[in-house]
Amino acid sequence: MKTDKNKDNDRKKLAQLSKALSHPYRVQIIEILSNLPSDKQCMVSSLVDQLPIAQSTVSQHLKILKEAGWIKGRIEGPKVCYCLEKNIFEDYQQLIDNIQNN
Amino acid sequence: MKTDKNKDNDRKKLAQLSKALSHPYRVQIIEILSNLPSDKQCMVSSLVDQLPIAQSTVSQHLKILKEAGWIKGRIEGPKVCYCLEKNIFEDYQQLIDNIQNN
DNA sequence: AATATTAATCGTATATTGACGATTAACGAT
DNA sequence: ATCGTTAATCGTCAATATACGATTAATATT
Repeated sequence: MKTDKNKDNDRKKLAQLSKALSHPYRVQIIEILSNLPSDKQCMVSSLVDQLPIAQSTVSQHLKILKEAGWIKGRIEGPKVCYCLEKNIFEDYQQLIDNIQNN
Repeated sequence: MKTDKNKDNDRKKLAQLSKALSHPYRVQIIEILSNLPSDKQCMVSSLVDQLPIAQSTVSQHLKILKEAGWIKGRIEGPKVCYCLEKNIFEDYQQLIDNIQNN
């Protein structure tokens, strides 16, 4: 049985994840990361190459996705390699399912 | 096979639906509407009673949800009754599934 | 016709977002 | 130690979002 406070937290978390997904370029970043072959890199410069926006703007979008919990970054020398947070799609789906049945 | 333009549209649509879901009160509105017993009303004044914000602000949130495609309103005399757009959760899930497997 | 109820819209103020170029920081290679 | 590469952060500007009270519009009731 969930308390009102728990429900509030779930709503806030769902809103937060949704907000991170609320920009087409950020959707595209998630799309790119979730379709990476396991042997390829996902460094920022590669994302910058695939998006029609400045490097600083890509970094900004990555920060938003990271803070919301969609992705994480691993430092590799001077590069940073991003990948999806484990089970994040399942977690997101769970939050959506929860609001559908009280 | 999807064209780049189709993919762009899907990203835009997913971003749009996500943006509408990106505020806790709007999540709560969706939650209320999806948990309505079939015999109960869902008029705006009822939503206003359940949310700690002004009537005008509730209307604004409803407009955002309606324009994004989450809900629709039916006029009943001086009242307006809102409900979820049919299959919207399934549609949303479909868009998310699509970005997961190219 | 006058009044009450309901909900949308308007006007406004403040906060947040999204974009950019410039700068900084961290590391590798020379 | 210097230079080049990579990515984060800073500062800024314009646009959008969020909240409110006041007003308007539409209908029901008296």
